[in-house]
Amino acid sequence: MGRPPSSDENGLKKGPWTTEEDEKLMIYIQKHGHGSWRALPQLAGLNRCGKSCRLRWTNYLKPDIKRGKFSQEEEQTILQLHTILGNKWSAIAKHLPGRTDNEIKNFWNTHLRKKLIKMGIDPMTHRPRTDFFAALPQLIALANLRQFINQQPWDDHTARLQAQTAQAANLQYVQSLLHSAASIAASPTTSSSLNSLTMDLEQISFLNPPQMLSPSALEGISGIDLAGHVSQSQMPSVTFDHTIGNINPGSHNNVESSEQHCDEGENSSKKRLFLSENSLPPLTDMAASNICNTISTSNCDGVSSPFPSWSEILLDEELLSEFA
DNA sequence: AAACATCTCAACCGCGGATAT
DNA sequence: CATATCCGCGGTTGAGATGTT
Repeated sequence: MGRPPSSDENGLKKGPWTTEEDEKLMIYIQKHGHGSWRALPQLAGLNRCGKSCRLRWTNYLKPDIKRGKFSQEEEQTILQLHTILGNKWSAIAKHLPGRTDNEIKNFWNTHLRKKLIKMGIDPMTHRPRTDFFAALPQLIALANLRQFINQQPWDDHTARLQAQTAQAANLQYVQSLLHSAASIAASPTTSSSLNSLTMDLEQISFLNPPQMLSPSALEGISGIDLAGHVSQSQMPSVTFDHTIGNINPGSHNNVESSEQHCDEGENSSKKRLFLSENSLPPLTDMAASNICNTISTSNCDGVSSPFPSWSEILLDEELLSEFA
């Protein structure tokens, strides 16, 4: 039953196309149209499968294909359409004359996705990221900054100012996480609980101005457990894990420096499994143990770190850009 | 200059829906 | 209706290009 079996495709050529093959395909399609892709290779005198011919034509040889860099307008269009359509590259391509789905897909994966991640935006949801990894580069920079400050011979007044600034920025960071989470949370009940949580945090900050907002301070606040997770059903993870902080303080590199610190001795391909922008963890709850495993196993067994805990690190955009 | 790491993108693979028999 | 193939799509790969040490 069904269609007659297709001819044997064994021995068909794969890999990059030669100029001769391109010419054969071009000439045939311009003369006859592509018709059945399955039958085309034989008719055109090509030792390729139909699929390969179709791909070569649609992604490279088609005369109306626009090549070269994507314009700012095209970039915006892709971003907007991706918000609506997701990874429906062919659907997105229909709105960008001359661009193929493959080209758009590649552009997304190599440029736009990374750009969004650097901006702290989750490329899949197009919303601000609220997980630990989104803030990691900033946190590392701030750890360096903090160590630098600690090494300076400050007077008492400067030290007080430092503590207050740290407190304020720390609060600002926590609040930004919570507001991001609130914007994501769909249900009114979740939003209201977030609001009350934010208010709780504000009260703490005013009652204890010179102190850092420590995990123990968070303990007992509605919705946050001892491990530092916002207890949740549908809320994104907001983690204040105080067991993490063993980042190499001498490093002025980005995420990858800590990555190398984590798994010395591993080969490079394995390293790329960690923290690379292509393998970021999901936005859903990030278990503290996973973070420990990724960043540093040494801190998970209770060994105290000489460096600041994440919950103590402050965050300020201007400072970040200077010290990153 | 060499070695190594990272990036880019053309091409491949596998899956699922559409279609032919 | 069942089965086999075609076609298009999205994810992934890997060779070459480029950048960094």
